[in-house]
Order: sequence, then structure tokens, then C-alpha cells
Amino acid sequence: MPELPEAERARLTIEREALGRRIASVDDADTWVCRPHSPGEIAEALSGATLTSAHRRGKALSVETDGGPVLGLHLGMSGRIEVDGEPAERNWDRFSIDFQDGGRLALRDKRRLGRVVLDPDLSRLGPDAAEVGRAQFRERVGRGTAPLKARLMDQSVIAGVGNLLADETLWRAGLSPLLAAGDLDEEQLDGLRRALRAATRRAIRRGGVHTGDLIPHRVRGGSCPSCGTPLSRETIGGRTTYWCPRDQPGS
DNA sequence: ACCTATGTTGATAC
DNA sequence: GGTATCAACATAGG
Repeated sequence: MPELPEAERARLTIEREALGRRIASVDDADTWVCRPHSPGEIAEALSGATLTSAHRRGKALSVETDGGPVLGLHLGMSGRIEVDGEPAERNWDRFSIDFQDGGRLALRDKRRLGRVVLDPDLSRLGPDAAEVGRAQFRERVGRGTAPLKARLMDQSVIAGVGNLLADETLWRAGLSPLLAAGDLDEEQLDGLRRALRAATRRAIRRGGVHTGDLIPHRVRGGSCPSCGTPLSRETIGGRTTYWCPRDQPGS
């Protein structure tokens, strides 16, 4: 699930339900999720601090504390943020904070591809995909020989687009994922940005990328929800890609 | 049982 | 430098 829309919802959850609360203790015993920190390091740095603000760039979350370091959170492939939630059926909480008021914030993540780190380095992330301006979008996305879809998903180009949001966006924009990014003209780039913003905002509002129009049809044998043409399926940029060969011409 | 698939990123090789 | 591939994790399904 976790792409930009899920990360934004997680950020809102933290903002609404966890800010202002004081940390009593921290479980950072999962050395894989909390690498390169050693067990106890994050706990030591955060105990006694209060969460003061929650930010996001692309899929990366940053929670600020009063006096303490910034807490970086990434949902990976299967992570979600639980605040005062019911315990999971099994031990899927890879990191958790117990508040002095008795509540709890947890990173619940079956696959353990999420990350928790102090003072996260965001220097290699591009501008947020939902915020990037038109000129910057043209300049950053509209170059290179890689397939357009790979360019869109490159987090150093713009941050936040994953596999599903990329397919949904390209479908809305009417552009083939196989086009070379550098071949697009300005009009196409502007349309792509417009489609990306629309798909992203709607996904945030409706609860996640899987609420997109194309997404339910991304299955073998699926067809375009707009024109009924059987969808093409191919691995592009290392990820399974579905697109409509009629509405998304170009390659 | 075995193989494939799955939203992520990063290290590596060309 | 840009691009492509594979591995890391765990689970589900044919």
C-alpha cells in the first residue's frame, strides 16, 4: 500500500493523535528495521521527549520532538502507523513508543521493509510529488532515456510515486509508460503533472492508491475501464505495469 | 511442495 | 551519471 497517499494519511494520524504526548519508553529492539542503530539507542534519545510536529516528503515521514532528535519513519512495502490501536493478531509491531498517558504509537509491518531512524537524511529525495511546481516538474521529469514510468518512480527525481500511483497517473494522462521521459514536450509534461496531482489528491481523500480507477483492472485479463481494450502488461522499471495500448499510445 | 506475486529501497554492475 | 538488476523481508496464492 504505502505510497504518498498512505504516507500522508499516516502523517495526519500522527499529527491528530500523537502530538503533544510525552514518551515514556520506546521499543527499538528490531535491529533490521532500526538499522543502523543499536538496540536502546533510539529509546535513549527519545525517552522523556514530547512529539511536536509531523512532516512528510514523498513517502518519508519525520516527527519532531522538543529537544530530542527527529524521528524518521518509513512504511516500506507493508507498514502502517497505529496510534492507540488494537494489538495485531501476531507480533507485527516492529517499533513502538509508549506514552506517559498510557497510549502507544507503533509501526506495524509484516514484511519488515519499513525503517525507523534518527535524524533521517532526506538529501537524496526530490521535491514532493504533490507539491512540485510546474517548471520544476518539467525540468526534472522530462529528461533522460529511461521509460517514463521509471522516471516517475525515481524518488530522487520526485518523491512519493510508487508502482500503483504511477500506473494510475499515466493512465489518466493518456501517456504510455514506455515513452522515453526526455521525449515528452511541455504540454505532455504539464498534463502529466495535472494527472499526478489529481490522482494523488483523490487517493489521499479516498483512503489510498488502491481506490484509483485503473487499479481494480490491474489483473491478468483486465481491460481499460474507459474504453474496454485489453490492458497491456509488462515489466517496466522493474515493476509489473499495466496500461491501455489504445488510450495510452506512444510505444 | 514449489513456484510466482506483492505496495518498498538500496547496493551493485554495466 | 544514468540505467538496469537483484536482494532484503514476509506472506498469500496457484
